[in-house]
Amino acid sequence: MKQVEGGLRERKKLQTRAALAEAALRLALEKGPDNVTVEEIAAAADVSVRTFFNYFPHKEHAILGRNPAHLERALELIATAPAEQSPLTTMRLIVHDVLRELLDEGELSRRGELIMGSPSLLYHLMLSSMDDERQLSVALAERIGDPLRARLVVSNAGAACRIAVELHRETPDAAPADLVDAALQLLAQGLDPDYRKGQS
Amino acid sequence: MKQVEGGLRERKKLQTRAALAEAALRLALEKGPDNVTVEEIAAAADVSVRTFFNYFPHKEHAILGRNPAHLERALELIATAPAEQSPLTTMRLIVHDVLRELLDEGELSRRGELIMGSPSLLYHLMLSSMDDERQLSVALAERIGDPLRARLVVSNAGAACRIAVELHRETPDAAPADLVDAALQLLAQGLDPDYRKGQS
DNA sequence: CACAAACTTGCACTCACTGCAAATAAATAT
DNA sequence: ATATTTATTTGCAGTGAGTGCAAGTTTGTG
Repeated sequence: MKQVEGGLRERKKLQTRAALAEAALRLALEKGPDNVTVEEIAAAADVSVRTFFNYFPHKEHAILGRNPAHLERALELIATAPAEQSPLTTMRLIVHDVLRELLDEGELSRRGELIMGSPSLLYHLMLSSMDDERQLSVALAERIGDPLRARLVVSNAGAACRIAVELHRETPDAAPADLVDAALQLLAQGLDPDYRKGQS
Repeated sequence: MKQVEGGLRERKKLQTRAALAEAALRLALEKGPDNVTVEEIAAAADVSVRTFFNYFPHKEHAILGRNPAHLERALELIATAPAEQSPLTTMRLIVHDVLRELLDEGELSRRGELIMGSPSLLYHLMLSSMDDERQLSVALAERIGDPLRARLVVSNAGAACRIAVELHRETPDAAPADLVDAALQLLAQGLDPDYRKGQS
């Protein structure tokens, strides 16, 4: 019979993944992200280089430590949302869900600092989040039947999230969650009430 | 004496650069951007691989070929906009300005098509234009004195632009400019009127 | 215990990209 | 015109990312 969840294999995989991500982040913080090699990361996690690439497609993914579960939960949230829930509301739930976990891990600032300082990390973060956004857009478009609006909602929720984290770095007093809410509020009710198409 | 402009050396450099960019674009279109090697590009331009890297830091830069004038004009537009012009309106002018030139050059269908169709190129483009967005945000923030709103406006205008071009690829009937306007309209007047913070 | 499935690993390979030093071509001085 | 300085090209050697494959090892299952 297939073990429901707690098989040794599963646990070891999670463990290896965590060890690699942890080592990658630690080494990146110590030596700067561009001075870390996959060889070092693999060695620090006691696996072969090849195994590293079985877990992460790029070195940067390990440092970013992106959790695939987040995307899964997000898609789940979109799929199971009550019909009357407005799209931006769904996105807010998703963002808060992810944000809560990131804050719990307490690594948001450490990692964020690192990422913002490294073009290559930033690039890969965008790379992978764009892929996420694509999937979320598709899911949301199916639910609300308006591709343009779906993409805008997803894309702008993502932007709101990034900007909130960014502003939080500059003014740590403001909680990321509150900044996100402020941004979403702006988006929901109109970013620019005075906007007129014909205006010059 | 130093030649003012038309030295043989200068001309040859421009020529080599152009030949490399041209070859890169052509080969990328022919074989798909990910199936082109620097070796091929260099061979097509009749220079060594090493010389390629004297001109472009990455393979992608040769394919992308960005125009620095666009950013300059955008900053100019923000700085000289009449005080009563709403921020999103300014962004609309900027987007249309760039879009017009891209359409004129026929780049949107050649280079643009390629870029939008290739995740790797798209993200390289985003990476290199991220600095642009930062500068635009700063300029706009100074003008309207609201950093959060400024960043959201810039960031979302950028997203609207990308999404419009993307949708245009899927349904060529719709003009990019019109799609941009539709997206901005949504943003301006509220992406999600039913959004409520406390709602679940 | 035996067998199947999943995971790890080493190996050989391609490709991007860099530093260095030698060769070559162009600009300038004599 | 020729020698000299200066910029550009190039080959070469090397690092490091990332992939495919086949063999070895570990874990789950009957």
